[in-house]
Amino acid sequence: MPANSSAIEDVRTAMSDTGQGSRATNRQAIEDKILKAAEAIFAERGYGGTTTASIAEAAGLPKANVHYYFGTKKALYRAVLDNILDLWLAPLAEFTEEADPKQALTRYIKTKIWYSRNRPNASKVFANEILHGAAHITDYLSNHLRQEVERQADVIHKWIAQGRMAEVDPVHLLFVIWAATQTYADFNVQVATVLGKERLDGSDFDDAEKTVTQMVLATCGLTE
Amino acid sequence: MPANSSAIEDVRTAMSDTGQGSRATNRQAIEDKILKAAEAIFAERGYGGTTTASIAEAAGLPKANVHYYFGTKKALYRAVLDNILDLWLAPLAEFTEEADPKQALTRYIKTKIWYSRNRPNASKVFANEILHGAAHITDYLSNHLRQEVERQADVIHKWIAQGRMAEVDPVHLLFVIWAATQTYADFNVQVATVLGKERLDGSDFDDAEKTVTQMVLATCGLTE
DNA sequence: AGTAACATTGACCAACTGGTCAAGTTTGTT
DNA sequence: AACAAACTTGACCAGTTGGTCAATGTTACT
Repeated sequence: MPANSSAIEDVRTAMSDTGQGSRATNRQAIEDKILKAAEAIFAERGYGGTTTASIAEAAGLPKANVHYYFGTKKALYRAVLDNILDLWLAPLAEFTEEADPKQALTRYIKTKIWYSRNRPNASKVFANEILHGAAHITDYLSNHLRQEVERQADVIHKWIAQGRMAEVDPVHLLFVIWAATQTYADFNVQVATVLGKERLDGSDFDDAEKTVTQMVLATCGLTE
Repeated sequence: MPANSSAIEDVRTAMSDTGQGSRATNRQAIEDKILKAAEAIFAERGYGGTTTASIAEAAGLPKANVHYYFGTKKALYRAVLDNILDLWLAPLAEFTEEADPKQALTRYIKTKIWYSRNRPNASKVFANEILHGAAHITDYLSNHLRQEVERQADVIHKWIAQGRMAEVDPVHLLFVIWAATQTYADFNVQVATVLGKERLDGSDFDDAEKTVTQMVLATCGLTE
């Protein structure tokens, strides 16, 4: 599902015979380690609740080292966020006028659920940012995301005009799909507890995907 | 929509002729003021990002006064949370075996959207708590909420068995309804920005309610 | 080998935070 | 009026936090 599955590959590829990577490669690896640790802790405790010391500890480095690579806490947070935004916008490309509505919607939901299952921390950091006013990503929301949604809505409108699906407000449809899929990452604790489980497993995400898909297809009149 | 619309009424009712309330009444008023300020700031900045000084300032009181009434920051946070939980569980009572599925679902969605519009801060504090692991409300989730959802799911299963609605996983249906309605409070900044607005107004919430209702009824085969 | 850029880190600090407290004021009761 | 309980608040404090820095390695390049 992910385009570039991991940076570890690149690291290994560039390793010299000493068992150490080149300087640039090594730097990449360390930055990735810090970013990963930061994402987990920002997701767990929010921006204000996170200390740079705890990120350093999670990354297995002295605190001063974290500051050496990312400068300030805010800069590190932005770096984490930037990584996520790229990830978030990509799947929307699913929708084109030529595509089959049923297939496009089904695949989009599948992808979104996949992210909820495999990148819950990314989803949580993003959710947290928006929840608290999205001060760091207003540009992303009002430019990139908004344009992409408009493009999407156009496509869906055309599908409707061509009689290929029922009439639904395309933008609100997207809001609901986002909410319904991301809730299995952001609120996974609640979902798991209500289901009487310690944590969600594969079958839970399958059930979620099934229900959300069923709902969206029914809404769009795409069930046979 | 709200059962007891505001505490201000009670305050005024109990006012003495001096223009001051009784001691107990006054205490109520001050605690309410602090709770309201705290809810707004916890919603905006999260638990870790909130300072007791900022709550005090928002409530128009010295910081020591806030501590006099609520002791610790955590105790104040719990008080805010407790207020919200009551609010959150109540609307689920909509579902009973005798009720009409279409009407019950429609009204439930209407109520949830009403809360998103009128109590966004409550929704955000709740969202924030779950997002970060729900450490303060595990008891609520695994007892009250879980039981209530189970009761609900039973009712919906009966509706399905009686052929009064289509077959849908009742619990996941609830998850999606929660997500879809609460997103208009928790993510209102994102929704507004994508819609090209400064903030959401009445018609946006009407659109949201319409879309979510349309989706749920279509899913349950309740559209004529 | 020499050296300049890069990387690592313990020790440190100023700012801020939650929380306390003692000294005072107001309120209700007798 | 007298007194105790409840309330108010400026001043204070110990602990924590983001961030700095100088001293000390380590790499890469000539």
